[in-house]
Amino acid sequence: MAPNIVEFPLSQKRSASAMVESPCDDCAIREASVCSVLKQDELIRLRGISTIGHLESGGTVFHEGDPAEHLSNVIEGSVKLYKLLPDGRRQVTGFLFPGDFLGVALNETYAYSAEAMSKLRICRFPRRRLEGLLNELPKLEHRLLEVAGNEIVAAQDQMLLLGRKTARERVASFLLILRRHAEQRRQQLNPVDLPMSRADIGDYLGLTTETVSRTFTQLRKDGIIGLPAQGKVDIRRRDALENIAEGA
Amino acid sequence: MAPNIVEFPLSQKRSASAMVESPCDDCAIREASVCSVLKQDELIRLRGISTIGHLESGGTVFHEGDPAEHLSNVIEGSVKLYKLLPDGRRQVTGFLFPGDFLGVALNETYAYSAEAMSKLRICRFPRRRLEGLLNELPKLEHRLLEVAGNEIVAAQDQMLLLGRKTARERVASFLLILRRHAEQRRQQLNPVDLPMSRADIGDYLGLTTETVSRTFTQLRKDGIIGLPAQGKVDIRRRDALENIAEGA
DNA sequence: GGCCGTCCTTGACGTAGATCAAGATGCTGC
DNA sequence: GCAGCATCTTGATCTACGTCAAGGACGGCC
Repeated sequence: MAPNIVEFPLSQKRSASAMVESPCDDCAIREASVCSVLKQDELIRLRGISTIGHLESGGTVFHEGDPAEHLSNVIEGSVKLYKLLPDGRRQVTGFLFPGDFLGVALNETYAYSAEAMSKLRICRFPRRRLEGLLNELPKLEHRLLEVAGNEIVAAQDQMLLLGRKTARERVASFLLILRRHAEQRRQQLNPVDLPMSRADIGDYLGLTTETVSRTFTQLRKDGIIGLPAQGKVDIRRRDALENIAEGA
Repeated sequence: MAPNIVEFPLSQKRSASAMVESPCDDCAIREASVCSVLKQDELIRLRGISTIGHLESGGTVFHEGDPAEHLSNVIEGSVKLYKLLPDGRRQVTGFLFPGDFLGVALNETYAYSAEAMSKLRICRFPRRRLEGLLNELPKLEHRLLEVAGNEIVAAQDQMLLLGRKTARERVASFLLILRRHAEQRRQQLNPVDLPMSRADIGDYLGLTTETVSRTFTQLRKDGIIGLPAQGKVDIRRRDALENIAEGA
């Protein structure tokens, strides 16, 4: 059984001055995250309110409905976000990877649950203190608005997918999203990494595990993708995927 | 045939000083819109870059893919936002009403089309100039981040609806959304106004016109709603709707 | 290196909602 | 008041995907 309780041993003290070395200096995702817009002195201020959190795979970062106390940057590992209906039906609303920001929608409570899909390391900011800092770091606020805008655009694409695309179109779209993300992160493109289960993919695409599986094999038989190993997809004919994804 | 070309006779000159009376003073939606966070002198600066646009019902404000030149506040009338697949399948991603902000997702091109559902009046801001102003009006930027956050939360609810809810649950959720909006706008609650066609509702909920219609009649026969007239829905048993919407 | 649990795949069948096809209703303009 | 067109409703049928049910394959652990 996966641990359901958040455990965050702090690897860093609250007071910035108590730290010998800045954890930001060798932060692998500094340039890929919202932090990239800050200058050294601004970064120090942000660092002043940050703590590092660790979580095992399967652990829950927070639950839908919990008071929203922290926003975070994903440093290492990946996260799935989801909403549940009372009877257990689940909709995955997104997957996060290193450099992604968790919690742009600053509300009093979390609107979704967040669960680690692998060993996870995040950089956490108390919401109220970050909100205060935003007044003094307009560049950060500007960047967050940009991030929020991107998230809205992605959400609208997802609505089109969920409301109007067929299973085959959904899976094709999903593979292309993954590929695009891998590209942005300068990860290997072929085969592309697929760190989530068929069930997670299904809950993201509004399909069942079985339909996802069937659609993968169908695409494989059509020579469009290869399935070399668990958690890997080889994109053989990207053009074909693009066509399918757009319903052409 | 509805006009497909945007026509924006300016009712106001570019130069703010040229205006005798401030159009903001008697703006009906000032307190309900993003402008509410601004003080008088700040409002004057924002007004300096704004123009008023008019559009007939059915007119297109902009098309998906057009260069994003303006953001707007809806002053009067209502708007539907939608995305199309090449073969004509349509997903309505949202409906806007007076006081709503059009275009938080500040990108180079519009990610969706916007069409007037009734005679429309909007207050438009050139994107680049607004972006420039944001540096000087941090309160406005803060407010936009808030608006964007709300939009993300709503989008995630919609993903749950589109990915996992049944037709009956979708329609019930939709009616409750409408009711909530009417409440916020202090409009009449019973019967609630339904300014969009069955086809628009279907494209918003990922259903066909026929299924929407059938579901409405089913809810009526169950005594949960009444359909007193075209474009009106009487919510008879709100609790029942809430239960259905949550899948209980 | 073999055992066990989880995840994935495949098959047979069922069903919610789509599609196709008429009507009914209601608004618009004369 | 009525012709004409939109929109909405209702019915009959079809189908993509879900559900239920077995296997099969991987990978983690001793």
